[in-house]
Amino acid sequence: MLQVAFLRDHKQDVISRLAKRNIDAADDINKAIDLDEDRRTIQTKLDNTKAESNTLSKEIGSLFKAGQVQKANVLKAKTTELKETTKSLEQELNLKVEALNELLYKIPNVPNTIVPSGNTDEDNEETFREGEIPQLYDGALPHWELAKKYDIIDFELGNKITGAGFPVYKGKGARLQRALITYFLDKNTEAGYTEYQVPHLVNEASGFGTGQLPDKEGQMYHVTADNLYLIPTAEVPATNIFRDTLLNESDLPISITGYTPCFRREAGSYGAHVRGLNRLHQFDKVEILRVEHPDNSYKALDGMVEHVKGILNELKLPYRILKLCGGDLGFTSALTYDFEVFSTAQDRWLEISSVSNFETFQANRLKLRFKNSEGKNELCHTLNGSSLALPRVLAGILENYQTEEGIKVPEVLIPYTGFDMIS
RNA sequence: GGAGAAAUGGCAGAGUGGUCGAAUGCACCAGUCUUGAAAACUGGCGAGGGUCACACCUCCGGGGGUUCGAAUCCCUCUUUCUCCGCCA
Repeated sequence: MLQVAFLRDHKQDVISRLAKRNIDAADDINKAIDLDEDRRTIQTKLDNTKAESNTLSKEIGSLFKAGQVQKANVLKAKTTELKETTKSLEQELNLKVEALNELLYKIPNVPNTIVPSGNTDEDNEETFREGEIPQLYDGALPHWELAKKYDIIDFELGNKITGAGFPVYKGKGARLQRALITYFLDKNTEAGYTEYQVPHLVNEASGFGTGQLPDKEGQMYHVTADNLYLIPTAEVPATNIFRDTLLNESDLPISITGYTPCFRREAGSYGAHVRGLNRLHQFDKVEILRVEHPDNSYKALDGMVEHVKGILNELKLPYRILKLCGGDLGFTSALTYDFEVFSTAQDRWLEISSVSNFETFQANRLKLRFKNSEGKNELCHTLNGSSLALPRVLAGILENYQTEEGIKVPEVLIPYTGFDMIS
């Protein structure tokens, strides 16, 4: 969420930049500023009332000690009114705070100035392209056919055990996926990211901290008996490591990576585009996450993009990078680069990574701060990205590396798989 | 799952109704002494809101209550520890 003080000080700028998301936030922002004004007025009144009763209480205390019970009782009577005032002011204050928060939760992050305007994913700006699109043999298959042909992923079995969107990986398919996970984690730790293993279920406070709650609970599986949520991404537990944290400036930057399964309800989407591995209820992902000094976060974002590029270059997959336009930008992000791998057999681009700078948007909600050189507490910037989402990378490999003899294993993965061909 | 104990500043640890935002020790910062360091001594040292700066308000695991007044009493939740049970 944005800070009210920031809205107040940069109102016009915020409104015009939010317009890139095709939203007119002027009303909400004005309301928020007004509510904050009211809130502070009430707060001051409340503080003064409390100060008064504190003073009285102290006097009563010393009168009792001095044995002047009658005088004390006179003062006691006086406090009754103050108590009532306090109570009603508190109620008023709560109403204002709730109304203010409700508004602030609704306002998305302010896009960076370099975010292109646009409405849909068609308006995203391609900034980079690498890798050759392979010429496949006649009769090349989409990955769900390949999965069946070589018996490496069983979608029907998943249907039986759980339901649609929960595939079962078998034999070399399972091994290839595990190889990719290990390979990604190795690349990330080599680049200075510390590997973490985090819980796969989170509590309400964590879901709130990263913004899935209160509005997007439909995205997550909810374990009602214990009021826990299955994570939709490692971002949730990994970012909440830093909830309510005050860091030293010298602790920054923090770079962590972790592998987790991800669970998404993704209700109501079926069809060709979600076939096979394209869209699942459970999938694996390796995530990278950084906590940065505000002065350094965009440099860090570039570094993350370069890092993911390095991995895709090594895998020799054809990919492109898109700078997301305002209309396609995630709610919490200020700037996002998407990576897409070209799936030759499906003849389409598949999103495999999304790298974002959230600036202070998450940190504000998380209360993630550092003590700056002036000794003041300042919000950190948070960033994260996938490196990478497994199913679509797997799909890309199966489809782009297929030959008539079988599916070749990318060279960098052979040490991890122990085989060089799926046939 | 059952029984019991506990949760206080960076850490340790006092505090059971009123000058307690909280003793003391360690750690940390500054200074004195010293060629330098250590030791010793002196001073400072939690967080959030608010203010130009003060004042002032809030915070002793979370939430609620009793009271003129709560770290202290009551209710509730969470977590930790000990013992028993179960278990990869």
